[in-house]
Amino acid sequence: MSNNSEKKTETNVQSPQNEEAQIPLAELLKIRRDKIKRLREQGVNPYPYRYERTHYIANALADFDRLSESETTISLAGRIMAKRKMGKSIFADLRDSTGKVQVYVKLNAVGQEAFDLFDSLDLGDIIGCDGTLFVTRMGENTLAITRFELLSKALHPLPDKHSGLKDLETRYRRRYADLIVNPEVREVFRTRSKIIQAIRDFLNNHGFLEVETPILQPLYGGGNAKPFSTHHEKLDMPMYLRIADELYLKRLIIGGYDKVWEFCKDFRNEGMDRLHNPEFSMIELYWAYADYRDMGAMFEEMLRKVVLKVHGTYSIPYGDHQIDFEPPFKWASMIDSIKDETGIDMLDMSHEEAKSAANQLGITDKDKLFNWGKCVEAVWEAKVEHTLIQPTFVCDFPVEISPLAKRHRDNPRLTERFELFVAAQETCNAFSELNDPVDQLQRFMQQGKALEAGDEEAQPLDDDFITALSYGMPPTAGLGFGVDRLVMLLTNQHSIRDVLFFPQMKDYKEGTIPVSKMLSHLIDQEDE
RNA sequence: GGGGGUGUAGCUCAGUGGUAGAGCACCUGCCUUUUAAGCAGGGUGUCGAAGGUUCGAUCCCUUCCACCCUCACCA
Repeated sequence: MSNNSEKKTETNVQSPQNEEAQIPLAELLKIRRDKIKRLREQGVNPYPYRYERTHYIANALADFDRLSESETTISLAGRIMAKRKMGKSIFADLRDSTGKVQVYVKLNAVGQEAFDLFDSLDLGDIIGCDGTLFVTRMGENTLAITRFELLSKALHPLPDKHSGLKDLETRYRRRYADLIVNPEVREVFRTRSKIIQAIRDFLNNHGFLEVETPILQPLYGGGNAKPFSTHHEKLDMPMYLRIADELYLKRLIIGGYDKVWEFCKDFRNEGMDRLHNPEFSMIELYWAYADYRDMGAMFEEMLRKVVLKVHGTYSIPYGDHQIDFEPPFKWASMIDSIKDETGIDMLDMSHEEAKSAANQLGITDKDKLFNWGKCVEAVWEAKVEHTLIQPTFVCDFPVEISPLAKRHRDNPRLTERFELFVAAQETCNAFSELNDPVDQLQRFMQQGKALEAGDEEAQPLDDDFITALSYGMPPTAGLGFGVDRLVMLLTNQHSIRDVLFFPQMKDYKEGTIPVSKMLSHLIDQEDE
């Protein structure tokens, strides 16, 4: 066994030159590497330091008539995305962060040396160019170059200029390449930024203080999830990456701030799929002296403003649906909406009655039916959830499934809690927060038992948090929502990976030779 | 974790039990307002990895890896 593998290694080691010489990418890299060497010999620095540009492309085009009539010399900088040579003149497409423009180089306008340099440029190279704007015979607004400069030589070829980069794995692993060639991807992330900015503006304008709390924590909590564990060397203690912000933000409410919020990067050591990345973003906010109804009204207003700011309309597409964010959103209690869908009123049922009601609807999984609240949830999920396409506040969840929410003031079986559903997906989770330290301690103890029993997602007892609560926390409404999921909804993206620049990927890829290895081999050859 | 699918050139994709194909990109020519520029020539490949079947495997079989979809749990 070990003999075999050693033999294989030997043969691999013996023929690396031959093997790599046969790799076409290495060949392409070598061609460009040779170009760089030639440039340096001519005294051209392929990686200079700065370029003084006068216009972004979009601005230059917006002011085209004036700039072209006055023959103003302007300076643009960007990446070459296409090149068309026509004998002694060359056209190229130059792109910067704002747009694209055609540039034009003519032999007798720039001289032989500069013309040859431009001729040798590759797609992907970054240049700066000075010139004047004019319209070609074919009617295209174009920059006639009077002078240009190579600003950065690209070694790696760009993906296909027409079909772009489609392979999902490559797009996620090499997001920069995806962004270079796929404009719609650039747009999704611009929208993401806009959404977050709109939320930040809204909260700051409503008197919420943006705060920061620890990501690296001695104890995790505020949700049910398995954490990432690490270790602090000097303190010699275990540490965790946070799974939620809740407990720290509540400490700030106790400390006397009335309205706080945080943009939180959270980490959960769980499975990954279309809706889950191990690292994700949440926004949590806490509002003292308010209850969950106040919070619902504010969240509705926030969403309304964000949608309008980002899309300019309340009606946006998502998958097969057209979602209308025109307020007011519908409120439907869990119990009532079950009644509406099935005719069954579960409010005053015993556990046994609820279970048989669920059974009659075809729900038999015992784990989902082990108390009244779970039965209500199971029936609701089976019969109601998928119908909630338009924005709907689902409220008043059973107490058994809402361990962090205050009991409902009108019915102790329920809690003051809501989730907003859009396109049958949960968009936020909010409650009138539990502020009775004894009640909180008891719920921690229950979680502790679950933890001991092997539930890796149960919350450990946080003594310090109980201490904090015992100083007295005002009545408070709290709300949290997944930023990535909201961005998915507002940009019509199917997967969380399409709204994260760098989604988590397994880092092993068999059979691929890294560019760095090809390059070091190239350098070795040059040294010989 | 269960089920289904994909993996061939830098990119997008065809294809076959018997020496591997196209378009774009790239290289060499020609062309001074082109524009998915055009014309002529050039293929640069561990057909995801490792085994197996076979005279012969990129193709068939097994295992593995990565990615996608889907179901169950979580935001």
